[in-house]
Amino acid sequence: MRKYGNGKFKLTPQRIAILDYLDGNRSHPSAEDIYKSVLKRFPTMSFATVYNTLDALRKSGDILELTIDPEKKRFDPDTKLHHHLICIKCKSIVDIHRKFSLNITSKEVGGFEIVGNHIEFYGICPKCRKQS
Amino acid sequence: MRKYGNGKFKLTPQRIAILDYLDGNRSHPSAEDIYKSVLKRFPTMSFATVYNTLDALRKSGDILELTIDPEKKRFDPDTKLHHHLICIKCKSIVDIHRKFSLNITSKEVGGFEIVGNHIEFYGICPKCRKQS
DNA sequence: TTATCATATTAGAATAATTCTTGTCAAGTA
DNA sequence: TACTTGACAAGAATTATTCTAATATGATAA
Repeated sequence: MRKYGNGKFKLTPQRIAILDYLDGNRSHPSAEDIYKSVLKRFPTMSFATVYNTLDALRKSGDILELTIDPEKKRFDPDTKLHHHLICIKCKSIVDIHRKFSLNITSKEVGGFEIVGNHIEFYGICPKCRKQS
Repeated sequence: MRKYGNGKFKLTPQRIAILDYLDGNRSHPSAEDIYKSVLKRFPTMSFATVYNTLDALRKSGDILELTIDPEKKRFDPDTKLHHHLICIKCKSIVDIHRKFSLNITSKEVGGFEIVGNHIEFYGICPKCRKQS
């Protein structure tokens, strides 16, 4: 498993279970998804622990918090720069690992100091296309 | 004022007040922003009316619901294709009215039918740059 | 190994945004 | 005028998330 937490990140069984679930996970799970999954191994697991752990991981830069879904936050253990393709019907999300050149002029940014970008592609996934 | 609602959208005084507030508004207001503003003219205004009106306008395609802000939804009366530049400190949002060519191959989209895209540029706004 | 200490865990309460419910009201229409 | 439809308002309900306070535990140093 990949290394998480920079330095003072205490590895508890609960956290290991959360990390196990996140590691390599491409489903962009919500806090509830994570909670439900980890609950199987830790019946006493609390939502607070999930949120605390996710917050610690976010602060150490080990996961990203996605604001793509209006209903809830989703989390992504892939912190390499990438973009997302979102199904507007079932809200599934897939990664687009590619760079796009977005040349934006200093005039356009109006004094902002640009630090990053993120592209959301909207579409209808194969499964949902079949159903309609 | 611009025309809102496609057909059967009953123009009531409350709705007109909401539309007045939205019309040409570039601040990407939240439901609360709208509520607070309209409350001045309509002290009996209910949150439900704000949400109902916003929902009707969204369904008729007259406004966009932005999921940029993890705390709350924001609304944008500008439905022309455009992108956003977001200050990571104060969360202010400004529009980028320009097309970017995002050529994405059918292989990359894995069977998705693409219907649109949206670019979020992240940065630090002039005001926040001064403060730090 | 054991004692200590900072930090993690837990349950549940609190909060905040949003949605739902229900009764009332008003505009338009037969 | 009576009817119908949809809008309004108030507040309850819901959902995601954060906070609180008491307890437990992992990491470290003796």
